[in-house]
Amino acid sequence: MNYTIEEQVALLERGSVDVINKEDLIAKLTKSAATGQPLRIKAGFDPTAPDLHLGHTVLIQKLKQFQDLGHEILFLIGDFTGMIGDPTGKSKTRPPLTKEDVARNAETYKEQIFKILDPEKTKIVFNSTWLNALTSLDMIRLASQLTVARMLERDDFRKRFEGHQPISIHEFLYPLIQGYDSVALEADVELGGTDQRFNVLMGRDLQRTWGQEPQVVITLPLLEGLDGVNKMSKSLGNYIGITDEANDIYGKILSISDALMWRYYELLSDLGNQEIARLKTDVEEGRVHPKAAKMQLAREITARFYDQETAQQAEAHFETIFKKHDLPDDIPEFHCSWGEETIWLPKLLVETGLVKGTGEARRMISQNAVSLDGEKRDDPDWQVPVQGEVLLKMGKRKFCRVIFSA
RNA sequence: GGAGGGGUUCCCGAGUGGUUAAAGGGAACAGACUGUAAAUCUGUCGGCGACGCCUUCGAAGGUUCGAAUCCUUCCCCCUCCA
Repeated sequence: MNYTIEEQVALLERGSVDVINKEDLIAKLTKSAATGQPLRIKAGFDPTAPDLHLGHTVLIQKLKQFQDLGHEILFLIGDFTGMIGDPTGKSKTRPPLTKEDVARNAETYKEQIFKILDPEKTKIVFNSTWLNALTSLDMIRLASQLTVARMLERDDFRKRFEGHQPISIHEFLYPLIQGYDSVALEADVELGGTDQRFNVLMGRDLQRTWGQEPQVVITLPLLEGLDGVNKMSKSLGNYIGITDEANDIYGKILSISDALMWRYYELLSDLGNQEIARLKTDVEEGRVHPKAAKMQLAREITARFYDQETAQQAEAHFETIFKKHDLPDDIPEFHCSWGEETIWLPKLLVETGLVKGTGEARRMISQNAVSLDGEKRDDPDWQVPVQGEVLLKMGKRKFCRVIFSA
């Protein structure tokens, strides 16, 4: 890892929306290199149940870049702030979490983030540690650091205020407390999503007040989901969960658009800037097929959450089904003992669980989506002879081997 | 405490007595095309062995030959004023 300061900055800047500010970052990196003292990199996370998807890992990847450059990662779990409820966006009041909830969620976090970060070099901290110690007086003094007018600079507050939407007082405390976390941790750098810009900037102000050198703020964009338009989110169903099966992770990445692939490279890949630039040029100039580039990405991401070998297997699996138009290895089997000579095809589809009801089955059949032993069947009234076994295929990727028994 | 707005099929959102299983869009699924791409085009999109039957429009009752549409009560959400 022998990057020049310039190269380090370029890497850390990659994919980010803001770096506030770059001069400070250069200064801090230079100083760190000179003294051998690692920088303290802070990133805060909700203590709510973490079911992380690739979108969340954008931030974690950036932490990893810092980590690989030798800096210290402070993975902050906002167990105290979680009780206030982040007003950012339109999140509603959350039910308070118990200690047990937080502890359990923290464990889940660890399991997931340590697939990316090195546990030896990552410090997990809870903000209740220092925030519980604050008295009411401390809290009010903290609140005095900021004016309402300043608070209303924040976009979502301003819009709500101007739009005559309610804003609760406690919502004003959230940015302050998040900023205070930076003071308590003496953070050199804080990472956050773009939606956190105001909050993370607050850290700089408060650190100045406490006589500390203000942290550098790096904001990262929300990763686009598989559709390439909306942000990746579970509720939109356009996500890749980091606990998804290897075959799914691989397959989903290969299904994204070519344009989106570069975005994913930028935000998710461990490759250096130059390597990505070279790959992109190769694709643009026809030396590398875009699909090959996408496969490389899919392998990298899959291997991150599993291992190299599993990623290879996922790729082989993928190729088997889709490229060679061959059958996958793991076709589910369905043992069927039907008391008659034949079975109505839609009925069979329902029995195997390939469809929810005969209505859907009829639809699939009439849409030419169903084949038996490789032969298309478009007659919804077809009676399947009950004997031996038959390979059922519906759509492109749903298979079932039906084994009839007396 | 007072005033107002709203709850429709997965989501958004039309529909204010009958031709409404309910417009339109999105999502999803299937087919064509391909690199399982993306984009595009086409079709489907409550359930049912199905040219008919059954269940849906916050909940429960009622009016009517007939209700998502009218009446009554209840539940829930939102905004404004205080």
